[in-house]
Amino acid sequence: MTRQKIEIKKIVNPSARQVTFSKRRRGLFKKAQELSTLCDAEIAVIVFSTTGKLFEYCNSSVKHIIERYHSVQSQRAYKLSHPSLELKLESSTYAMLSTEMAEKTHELRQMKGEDLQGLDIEQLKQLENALQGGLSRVLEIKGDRLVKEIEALRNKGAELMKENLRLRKQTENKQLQDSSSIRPQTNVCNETSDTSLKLGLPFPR
Amino acid sequence: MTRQKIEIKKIVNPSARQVTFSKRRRGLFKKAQELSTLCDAEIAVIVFSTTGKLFEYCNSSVKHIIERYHSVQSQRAYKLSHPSLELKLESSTYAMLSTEMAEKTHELRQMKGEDLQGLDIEQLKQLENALQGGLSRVLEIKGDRLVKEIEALRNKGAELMKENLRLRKQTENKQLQDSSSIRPQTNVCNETSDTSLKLGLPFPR
DNA sequence: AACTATTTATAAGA
DNA sequence: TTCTTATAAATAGTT
Repeated sequence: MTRQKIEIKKIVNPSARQVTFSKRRRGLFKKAQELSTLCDAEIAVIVFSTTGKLFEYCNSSVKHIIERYHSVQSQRAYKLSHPSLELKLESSTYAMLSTEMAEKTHELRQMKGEDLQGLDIEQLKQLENALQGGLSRVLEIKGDRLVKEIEALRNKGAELMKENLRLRKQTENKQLQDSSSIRPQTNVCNETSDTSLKLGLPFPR
Repeated sequence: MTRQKIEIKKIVNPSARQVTFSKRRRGLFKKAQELSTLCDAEIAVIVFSTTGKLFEYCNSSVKHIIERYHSVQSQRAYKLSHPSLELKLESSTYAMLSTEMAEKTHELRQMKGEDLQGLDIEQLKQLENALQGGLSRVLEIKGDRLVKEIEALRNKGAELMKENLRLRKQTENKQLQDSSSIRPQTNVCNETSDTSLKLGLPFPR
């Protein structure tokens, strides 16, 4: 692409081909690096030379990208509603996932108080700390939620009280207009809390 | 690289980043294509955008190249004296495992008090119950362990006491046999608790 | 998506 | 392989 424009077809001269291969491979990897940096993309470039030699560029890990690729492809396959497609995966990936799954499952079981017999006191302490931590966070969030709930109910109650009052006045007026008998209206509403308590729906959603 | 030179670092403006991503991705794939043609190389380029979308270039088949890549890598591993198992797995299994992993990870995070904002009160209650249950089991087991620990220490102490007593008697006997001067042996051992406290190693293993 | 001023990549030569 | 350099190609900013 300089000194002279070249046609894009296989270079016959092997040494010239080798030289071009080195130069352009570097260029390609550089472009890949720039793209990944500029656009925050995850990129893998895998190159096999004519001689079978492997060259690779990756901004993260080729293995990771291949896994991600497989994951996307398997999901695509799944979406094409072909659960019986025979896409293959390397066993190491499966083994790794299985191991992680087993670990997570075990950790979960232990956090739920199962499979504890093998632990020593130090490990039990750590588990206790994790649980205490989790529990206090949960209680905190739950407290927030309850407070909000109560507030909402109070507001609703207050509104209903207001509405109630308005309606009562309306009724009184009407009765006065209609004149005839005058009965004093008592025991219509006692307290705010009373109204709130009748609202039902303690925890929406 | 024109109009104005740019620095190779993440483009902050998202739309500008998207435009550059498209342009340069094309450029990268073109370069890859040229290299593969000119030098008769086998090339795969796998790109994940920030948004997780997959783009790929390959002069043959990505699958084939990945297999070739794995084969080379496993040969490398083999050279490091690791017999390479080439067991394969159906993709659906992998997808399933991935999903399960994600779920378990999330559940664990929530048990540790993270990612709680999306939960409603009922869910928080359930989480709290799980944590309380786990915690009480942990405390129970921990209690057992501590009791056993104490028992073990007591036993050890008692044994040492016995041994101590035996040795003292032996010494007394020897001294009596050696006759000569008779000094009363006092303050050799006061109490059981004393011995226990000197045992060290509060929690073995 | 198209244009274009520049920068970057690189073919050929050393 | 590396350096040089003339030129082709890619592309940042603009429209």
